[in-house]
Amino acid sequence: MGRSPCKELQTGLKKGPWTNEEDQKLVDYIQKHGHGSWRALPKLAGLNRCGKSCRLRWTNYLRPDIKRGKFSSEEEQSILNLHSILGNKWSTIATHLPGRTDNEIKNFWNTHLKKKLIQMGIDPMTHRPRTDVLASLPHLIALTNLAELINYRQNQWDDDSLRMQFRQSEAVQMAKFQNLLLQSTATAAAAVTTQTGYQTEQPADATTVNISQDNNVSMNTTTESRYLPHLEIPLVDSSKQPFVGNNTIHELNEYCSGLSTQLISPNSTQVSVGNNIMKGDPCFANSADYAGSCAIDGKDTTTLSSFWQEIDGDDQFCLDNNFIYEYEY
DNA sequence: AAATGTTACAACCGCCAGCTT
DNA sequence: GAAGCTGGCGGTTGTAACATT
Repeated sequence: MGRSPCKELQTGLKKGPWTNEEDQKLVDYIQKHGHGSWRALPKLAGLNRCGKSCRLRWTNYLRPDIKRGKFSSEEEQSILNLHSILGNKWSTIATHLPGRTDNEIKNFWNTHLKKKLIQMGIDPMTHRPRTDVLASLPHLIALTNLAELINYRQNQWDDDSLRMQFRQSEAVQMAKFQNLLLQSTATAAAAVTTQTGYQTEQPADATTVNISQDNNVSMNTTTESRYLPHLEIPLVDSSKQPFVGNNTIHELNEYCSGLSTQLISPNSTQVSVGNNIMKGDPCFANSADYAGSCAIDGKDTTTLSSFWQEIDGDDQFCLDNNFIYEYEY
């Protein structure tokens, strides 16, 4: 439906980076007249750009309330918490970070946070420990087979020079396996620790493979002083009773606020009201919305979203498998 | 010093929802 | 109800800056 976006681009309008002069024209116009219709704006402002390009430039870069510079650790933590709940809803996340644009947050996520989580063995999409550590199992099996093969061939070969040649090639293989093991063990260590809570600045165990002069292969586990990056991952609070059974919206809300940084992360929030499944964001909204609070990161006290207004405070709810259901009588 | 690789981020693209005609 | 328009969103790309070889 509708036309293709920014059709004007096909008619010789400028693309690419904005010049200072263009920026100034855009800012001057909007400060005087407001943006009004974005489509009409470029012509009125004397810009050879499409309206969409002007809107993006303004909202992502020129707007006066934009906070520039590096993200603080508080902002970083907020993004992590919010992403664990909302997923790639960058614009929604941006509403909780004053002065930050959705584009900026998205870029920061893709270039920093995503990699950081992967390094820690956390799946950036689910915010849970990665399960692909199991994928390294075949390598471990192959390693065992290789050790057996080495012993077998050692008995077979008497020719010293031939054995030397073999050792060299196998040493390369071993080094590769060792590298693989180090990676998978770090992943597993991160996975284990994150299941029990926050893991920050704690040493990760590492398994090493030793190849002795006579090709004996041994594995031992050492505690290496390799520290994981400082990062707090929101997880289910194991010390807290699971939020199950019938609960009023007030109880649910209280539960949420009690979680502080350890908020249970619903990957997808759905509210079942009668036969209608409503998708939404139960923990975030404007303060004018439902009068209950849901603390995120121990600081950000937000309220339940607008669609919760529809729900009576004494309605019965059940949180099951990260979905919130309302009971109907 | 030059070539090559990597990172960061601004900007673009395609799609969609909501509104109007 | 269909078609068109607009603004918004999320994914992707292009490129400048920086790091490494």
